[in-house]
Amino acid sequence: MPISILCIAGPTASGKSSRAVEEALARGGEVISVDSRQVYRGLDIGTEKVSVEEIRGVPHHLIDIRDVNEPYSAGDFVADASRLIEEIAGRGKLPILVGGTHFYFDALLHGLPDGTPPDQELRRKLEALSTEELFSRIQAADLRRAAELDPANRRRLVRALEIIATHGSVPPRTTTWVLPRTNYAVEWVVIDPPREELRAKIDARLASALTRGLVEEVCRVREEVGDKRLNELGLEYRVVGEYLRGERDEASLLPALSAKLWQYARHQKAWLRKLAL
RNA sequence: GCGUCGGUGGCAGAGCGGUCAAUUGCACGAGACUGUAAAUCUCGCGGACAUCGUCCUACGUUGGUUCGAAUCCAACCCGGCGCA
Repeated sequence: MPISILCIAGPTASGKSSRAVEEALARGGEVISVDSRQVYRGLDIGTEKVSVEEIRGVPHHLIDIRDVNEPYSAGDFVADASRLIEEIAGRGKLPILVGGTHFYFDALLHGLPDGTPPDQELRRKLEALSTEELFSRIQAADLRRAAELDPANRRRLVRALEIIATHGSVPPRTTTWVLPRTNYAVEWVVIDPPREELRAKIDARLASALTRGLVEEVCRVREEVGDKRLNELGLEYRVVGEYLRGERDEASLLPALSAKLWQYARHQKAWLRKLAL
């Protein structure tokens, strides 16, 4: 008997969060955030976290569960989310997954190789190899996977070899060495506003973020974690960081953020075509 | 007004007689996506046509030199700087 879950997906600024609260209130649910950055404490304005007022008493999970310096990955999400889904369903409530990190949906619904967490030392060694060498090593171990991979995408190549190091090959997603092992009865809500409307929403929200103190927030986070980590925290933190370091002038800040957010939204829209099939 | 440097595709900025529809970056468009995912990677990006490819219109404007010009010359227009 699969557990029923509601999945709400859509590009940034499309109104996913408020829709989730509405659904939760109407159907008796709890919200699980599907967002790779809202897990971090202190990233509030830049990640557009929902406020206490917006939540309207609905429990929200997987927000503010990590310190900014701690890693969090798709594997952590699959483990956390599948646990929470069971707990929420056990309480007789509807688990509602909402968020913009569509890869996390993909990982939860289609699985990740079991027992293959990041191995920093191995990654360091592999990073030193040429792209051709990485690819030929994958070909030697797993022709099937090699055919799927982009031979130029080093990050994926390294990860494939990381999986190969423990499993010998990269498992197809239908096998049993893939997590999670639970199947869900998924109901999708896909929010995909028309182009011009979304663009306007993104810019309006960006303007609001700036007046709410986005730059100040990035400043605080930067002091805490340094420039290297700051760049890993997403486009707002990276772009505003460039400004704080004097690498870009104030006039270019807003146009750059707007353009990057739009690129991000387009990227998300590409996932929607794939996920909600 | 004189001198000087410059005006190139949406922007920035290469090219400086042919191999240039024009390097590159940004922006833009499309796509991939098996634990860094707001990451990483791929492709396209003057126009028209049926793939290689062909044909148009293009490098401020107008003329000129040349077999051939974004590239050389002249005048003009516009901009930066210097001197007045």
